[in-house]
Amino acid sequence: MGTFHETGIAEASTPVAPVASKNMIAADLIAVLAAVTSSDPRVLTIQDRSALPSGPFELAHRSLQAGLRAWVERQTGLPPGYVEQLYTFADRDRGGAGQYVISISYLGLTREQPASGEHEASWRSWYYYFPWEDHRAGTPSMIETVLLPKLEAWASAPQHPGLRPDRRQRVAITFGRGGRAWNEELVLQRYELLYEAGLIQEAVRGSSPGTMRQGVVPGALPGTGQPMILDHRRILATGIARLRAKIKYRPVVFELMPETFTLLQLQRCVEALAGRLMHKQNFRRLIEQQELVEETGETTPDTGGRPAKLFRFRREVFAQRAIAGTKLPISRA
Amino acid sequence: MGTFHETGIAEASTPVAPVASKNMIAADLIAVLAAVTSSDPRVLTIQDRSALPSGPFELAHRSLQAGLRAWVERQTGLPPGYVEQLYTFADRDRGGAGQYVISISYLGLTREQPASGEHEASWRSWYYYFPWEDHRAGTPSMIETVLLPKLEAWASAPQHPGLRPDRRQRVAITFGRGGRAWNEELVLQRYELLYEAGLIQEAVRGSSPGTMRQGVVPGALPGTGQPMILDHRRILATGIARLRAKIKYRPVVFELMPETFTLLQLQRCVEALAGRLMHKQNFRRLIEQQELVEETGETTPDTGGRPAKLFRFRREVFAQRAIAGTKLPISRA
DNA sequence: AACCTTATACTCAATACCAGTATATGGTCC
DNA sequence: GGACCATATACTGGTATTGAGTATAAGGTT
Repeated sequence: MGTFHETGIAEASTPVAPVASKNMIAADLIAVLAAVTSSDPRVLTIQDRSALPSGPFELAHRSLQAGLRAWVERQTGLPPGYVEQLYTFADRDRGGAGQYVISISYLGLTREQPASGEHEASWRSWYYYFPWEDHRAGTPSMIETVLLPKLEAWASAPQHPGLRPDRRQRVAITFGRGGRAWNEELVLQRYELLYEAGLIQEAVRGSSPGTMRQGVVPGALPGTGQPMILDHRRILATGIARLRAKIKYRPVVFELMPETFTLLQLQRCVEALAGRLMHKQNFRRLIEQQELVEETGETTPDTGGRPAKLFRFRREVFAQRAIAGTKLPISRA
Repeated sequence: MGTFHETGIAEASTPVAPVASKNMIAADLIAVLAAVTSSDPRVLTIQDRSALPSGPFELAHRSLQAGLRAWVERQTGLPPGYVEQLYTFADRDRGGAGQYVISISYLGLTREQPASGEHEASWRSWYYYFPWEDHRAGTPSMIETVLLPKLEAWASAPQHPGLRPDRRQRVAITFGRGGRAWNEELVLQRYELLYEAGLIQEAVRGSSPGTMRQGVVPGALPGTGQPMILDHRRILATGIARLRAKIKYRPVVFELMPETFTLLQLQRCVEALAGRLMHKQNFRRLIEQQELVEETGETTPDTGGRPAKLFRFRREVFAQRAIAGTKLPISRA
C-alpha cells in the first residue's frame, strides 16, 4: 500500500457495483438522544439501560444524517429536533466479534416522550452513569470519599516519565483540585482518567468485553456509576461534554424545552445539563440581553408563588446567534 | 477531543476476515494537513492542487487515528504534531461512481517540509481556494465587486418562504453586512452560501462530477477561488473553520511554529490562520498573561530592526489550558 | 396576616478588553 | 555620525463584561 488513492477522478466515469473486497467494513450508527424532564437530564437507553440505541447504517439512506433521523424516529416514535455528529471510531475488534465495524455516533436533542415499547427503550438520568458530574447540590461527596482516594493512590504509583502530563496534575485539572475551579466541560477527560485508573467497570473487563453479562452488573466498583456495554459510556461522555460546551454559544437548549416556559424553567434546564447552579439575576440578564426569548403575554401560577411570565423562543435569531461568545453565569454558592 | 479513543478498550482477540455482506462499504481517510510558512497558511494537496490527500482505511491499523498518522507520515515524511477528527460523510454517490464510500476527514497540523516528490504533493495557500477569507489587508475587493452583487441578485430571486432564515439575512450574517462584524469562523457557512447561490464551480458541475476534467478548469466563475474535486473544497472549509475556532481556546498554534520564535512571528502565524490582523500590544499581553511561552534568553537580528527576543512554547501548560476562554485581540484597523 | 415564590430594579467592584501614546534599543542606509 | 526603521517595553484611559449582592413589589397559599 502506501500510494495515494486516486480519489474519485479515475473511476468517475464508470459506475461499478460495489465489490466485496478485503477492505470493506460495516457501519453502525449510535445515538446519544438527550432530553430534560423535571430538572433531570436524560438519555435514551435500551437493553435494560445498559446500551445506547444503535443500528446498522443502511444503504437506502440519502445521507448519514437522514439515516439517523429516520432510524431514531422508527425506534422511539419521536423525531429529534436537533442532530449533530459526535465522533467516528473504527477500532479493530471494537465489537468483540473479531469483525471490523465503523461506528458513527450522533447527539440528538428532543423532549422526552414515552418510548414505543417494542424496543424496551427507556429514559434514564445521565448522572446514573456519571454520578460525579452533578454538582448542583454541591460537590458530590463520593468524589471525596470514593474517587479521590483511589485516584491519589493511582497517581502515587510509579510511572515512566513521558511527555504526557503528570498524573497528579491531570487529577487536579479535571477534578478542580489545588485551587483550580471545577470545569463542567471536561466530562470525557474525567471519564478517561477514571478509566485509566481502573475505577471504571468497563476497564476491569479488560480485553474481553464479551465476558460482561448483560443486565447482571458485578458490584466490583461501587459508586463509580452504572456501566454500559462496550464503549457506550465513553460515547455518552462525549455527548454530554459536547452538549455542555454547545449550550454556551448556540441556543440549542430550546430544543429541550416545551413551546412556552418560564425563565426559571429554562434556568433549571441549563443547570441540569451543566450540572451546576446558575446565578439567577445574571442568568436572566444574559437571556434577555441576547433577545433569545419573547413574552407570550400569559403567566402560569404553577409553582405556588407569584405567577411567572411565560416565554417563547424566538426562532428568528437562531441563525444570528451564530457565535454569541456566551459564558454561563455560574454561581459559587 | 484529540485524545478520544487513544486508549483502546479492546484490541486483542482473534481477528476474523470480514465477511462481505450487502451492507458493507469502503472507508476512506481524507486529510486537511495545515502548515504556516512565511505568513501563509498552507494545505497539502495532490493531483495538481485539485485534491486533498486521501486513501483507503486499512484494516491493519489499530485505530482510525493511528491509521491516519501512519499514512500521513508515509506520504509526506513528516509526522503531524496534532491530529483531530473533522467529520464523516457517507452520502450516496458522493464519489459519483455509484459506490458507497464513507469518508472520514481529519485535520492535522505540521510544519511545512518539502513533500516527498514521488506523489506530486505540494503545499498551497488556502486563500488560493478561498480568496474571500483573507482580510489581513482589509476586506478583499472581490467581495464587493464579484461576490456581493451576485449574492444580492440571488437573494432577490423569489423563494418559497420556509423555516430557513431569509437569504438576505444569511448574506448579512456571513459576510458581515448591515452593521454586523465580520466573523472569521463562518468559513463553512460562507462556502455553503456561495455554493447554493451557484457561485462555486463545484456546484455548477452539479450531479455529474465526471464532467470536470482534471487540470483544465473552466473559467466560468472567475474570482471565486480554485475548485477542487468532489467535495474536497468543502472539507477544506470545514478544517479551516475548525482551526480558526480552535486557536481561540487551545494552544494549537504552537504545532505550526518552529521550536523557537519571536512574538511577532507568533502573531503573524495566528493572523495568517484567522485572516485578520491583531492588535500587537494586546496580543502580547494575552500571550504573556497566559504564560504560554518562556524566553530562551537569545535574540534574533532577523528582520532588520531591533533584535527580537526568542521564545519557546511551554509544553507543560498544554493540559492546563484545557479551556482558556480566549478571544483573540482583533484590531479594527 | 404571615409566608412563599417570583419579578424587577438597582448597585458595586473587579476584570477583561480595545486602543492609543511614549520611549528605549539595536541595526541599516546615506 | 545621524536619519530612519522595526521592534520591544511601559503605561494610560475608556468601555464592556462579569460576578455578586440588596431592595422592593406582586400574586398566591396556609
